[in-house]
Amino acid sequence: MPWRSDPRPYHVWVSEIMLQQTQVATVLPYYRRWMESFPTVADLAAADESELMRHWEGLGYYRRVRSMHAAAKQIMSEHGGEFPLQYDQVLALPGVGRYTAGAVLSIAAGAKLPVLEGNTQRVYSRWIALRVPPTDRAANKLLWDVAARMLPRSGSGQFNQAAMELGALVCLPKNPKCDQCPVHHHCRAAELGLQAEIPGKIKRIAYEDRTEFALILSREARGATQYLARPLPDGGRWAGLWDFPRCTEAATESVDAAAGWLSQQLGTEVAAGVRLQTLRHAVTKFRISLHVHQAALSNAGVAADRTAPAPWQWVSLDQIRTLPLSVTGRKIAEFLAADDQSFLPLS
DNA sequence: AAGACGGGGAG
DNA sequence: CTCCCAGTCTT
Repeated sequence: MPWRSDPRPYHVWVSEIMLQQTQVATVLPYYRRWMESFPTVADLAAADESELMRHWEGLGYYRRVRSMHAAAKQIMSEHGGEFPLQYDQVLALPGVGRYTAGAVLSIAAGAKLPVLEGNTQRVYSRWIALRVPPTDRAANKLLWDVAARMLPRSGSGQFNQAAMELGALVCLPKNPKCDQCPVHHHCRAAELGLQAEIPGKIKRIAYEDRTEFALILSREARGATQYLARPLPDGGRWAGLWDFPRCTEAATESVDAAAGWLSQQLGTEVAAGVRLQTLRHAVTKFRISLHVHQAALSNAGVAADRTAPAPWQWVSLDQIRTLPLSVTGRKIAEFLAADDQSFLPLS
């Protein structure tokens, strides 16, 4: 892992934020690109948010990148641009919780601090044959305690990484490779033959099927086709990313309802047109069928000369493609780009 | 204590 | 399909 070769606090911090709820293999290309563009805390602090989001596009949990940006500014103003090495100060950085603070300081500074995340939760649950789900309040406290008592006199960073890697490669959620485990003789669950039952089931939020619509509005301006788009508002899904017109707040029953929603947004009547494509995707608890429709402003001649009401904007496809988009937004943009090339004469 | 927040890897 | 991922923050 690239952050292991030069484990400066900044490197480890960036890697740990990227690794939150994200597998190592997914993170690797993102980490490399990030370090090429933002090699220091100062570079990160000075960067445009949109540029950061563009680097994060596809990784998910976009609040992580905005928190990191804020944290970098905090490091510049409160710590003279030097990543803090005091636990309380690290924990005070936005987006840094107990896990990340412990990981950064143990790995980058040799601090004797425990970590507890998906892997070590499972490893230590089996280690002590913990029967209750690790997310249970008392169980979670106990596991943190085990993680702390496990730590060697020195080399906590290496130990923590080894414990996580044991979970990722050997002590698997299903069919753990106990025969290959270097410590299975000390494992209480293995001794009792309870590897399959531990850790206990974690309650999951039920999936919800949902239909949504994206409405593609275009106009000709300055010899190029422009599309209506907007940055998504703070606090919700994909905050800070750009999107084609789409109601992300609630399910939409029909394309006409979607057009009605957009009409309200714009203060101009919108008519839905033909379906261009349908994308299936899952986001948090929703499994979404996203129908992408052509749409038009009912009084296109008037509206075409006006600027769209904020936050909506008319943007050329080339511009859109430089902006940070959700994965579905990116798919729609690529679809339109291909469509643009093959059917240019039609519109 | 529970829910929101993304997207993909792996079986 | 389902489960899970080097979690954090807000109700």
